[in-house]
Amino acid sequence: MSLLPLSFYLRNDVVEIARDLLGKYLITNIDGVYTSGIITETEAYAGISDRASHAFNNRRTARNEIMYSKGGCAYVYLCYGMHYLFNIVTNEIDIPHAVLIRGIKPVEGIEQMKVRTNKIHNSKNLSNGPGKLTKALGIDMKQNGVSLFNSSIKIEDRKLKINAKEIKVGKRIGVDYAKEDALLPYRFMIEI
DNA sequence: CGGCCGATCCACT
DNA sequence: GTGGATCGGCCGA
Repeated sequence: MSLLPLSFYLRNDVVEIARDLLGKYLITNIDGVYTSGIITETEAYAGISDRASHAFNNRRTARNEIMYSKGGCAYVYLCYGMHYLFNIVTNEIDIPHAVLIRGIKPVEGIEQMKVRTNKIHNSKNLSNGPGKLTKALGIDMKQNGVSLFNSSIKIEDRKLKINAKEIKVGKRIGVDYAKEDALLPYRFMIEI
């Protein structure tokens, strides 16, 4: 198994990390169910200077506290009162960078993902969206703050090659309130 | 303490 | 393309 090393998450450039996460495997083992998928869409949230980030202007609350911990752990929060969104915390302690995982392609445990998402029949669109993939993978607030090295969630590099030219770049979704920062090219996608 | 609204998704039209 | 679901965080009074 080739777990991504801690050094991967401690780098300064969270935008680069978001790009590099494409093609990596997100794996969960929650409630006795093993599921995995290839990361196909990410967004970078660049800390205290990024108006779209929960940690903009060094805002520090019970909700986003985990963003200020050392990279390599999960930041999960409830969005719109009904969806759990999964982020990977990056950079050193007290630097609140994070990467939102917006899409995965299911690989292992697909039948269980269908059950979790109430999609017994159409196996398509199980996990193409930040709220949907957490449901498919079984992620909820219990995983907020967990390490990606010794717990129910991990990221592996299985040496899937992603060519730079396959990567689509765009602005982030749902962050119009962030004014000029809403236009930053911090969203990355691949078609698999 | 009240009210607004969000890093979304789905069912409808 | 639009609106409803649904609730915790956040801000202002």
